[in-house]
Amino acid sequence: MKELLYLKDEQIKDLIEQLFYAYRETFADPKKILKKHSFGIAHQKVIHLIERYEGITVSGLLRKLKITKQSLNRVLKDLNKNKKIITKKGEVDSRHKHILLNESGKKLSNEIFIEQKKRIYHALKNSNSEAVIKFKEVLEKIING
Amino acid sequence: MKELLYLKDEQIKDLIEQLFYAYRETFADPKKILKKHSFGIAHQKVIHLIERYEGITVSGLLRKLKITKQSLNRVLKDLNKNKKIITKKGEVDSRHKHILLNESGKKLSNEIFIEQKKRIYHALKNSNSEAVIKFKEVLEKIING
DNA sequence: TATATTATGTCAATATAACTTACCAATAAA
DNA sequence: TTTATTGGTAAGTTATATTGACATAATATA
Repeated sequence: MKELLYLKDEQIKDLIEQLFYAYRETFADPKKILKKHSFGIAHQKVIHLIERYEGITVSGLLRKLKITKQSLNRVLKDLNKNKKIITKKGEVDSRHKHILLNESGKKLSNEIFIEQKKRIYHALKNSNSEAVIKFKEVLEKIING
Repeated sequence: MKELLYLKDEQIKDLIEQLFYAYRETFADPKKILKKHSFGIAHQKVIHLIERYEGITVSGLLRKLKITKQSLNRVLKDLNKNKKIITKKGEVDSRHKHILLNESGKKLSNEIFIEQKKRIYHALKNSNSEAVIKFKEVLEKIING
């Protein structure tokens, strides 16, 4: 490895640490809202994914979350019990169960997002479009190894 | 809020999601090494902080980790039992307990870092110094709200 | 000096989110 | 028809964190 000045170990350690803080703070913001519904961060993540990928299947969620289906099932049961989601049997493949937010779920999803949005928006509002794109690119590269 | 094109809700939701994936993957990389010592992600974070902030106190760790001292104490006990850390009473304020890695702890810390470094280094090696600085700046802004 | 605050440690109980192992049924694909 | 996929579930366990209470020692402050 050619040692680049700006990629010294200390810089990388800094980034690892900041990645942790940024993740933690961003996902802590909607805590109060979630607590009102007796939901936690696990529910938050599932709600986020169902909102973004409407009709996502159980196995689709498992692939994105990288948790076991037993673990996911607990969350889905809670969301069901509290009437936040509806499910639809797959038309092409009836083994698939597609999951969607109902009106109550969409409302909650939006409340959660408003809290999370503040932090990100504030961090990026003074950046130009190029910087934002660059930021996303780096994140993607980190994710994809 | 003036609506900037590149800061549409969908973009922000994307970023939130990617922040989660990037954090998860980065902190999952050293799993095998940690498991060899029966350590988990909590130990990993504490080791990271003790390495970076040599002589950090218990309350210093608490402030950075934002967990309870009962929770931190479990981790510190494990690290102590496995002879990875040493502690020194504060010279100025003897209530303070300064924590440091011993040789074995430093070795482990380095093994962990090597695993985490790969991902970050690979993601950034084709970026220029300006992009890396920008990336850090945005992370900092996210952290500091 | 007397009192308050800080730093650390500990006990006990609980909560959250995840795990392992195992098994089952329905459906689809090879 | 065999095999793989999708989803569900039962039972027990682990990892990480919480709340609340209490204790000790040391420092800071009135």
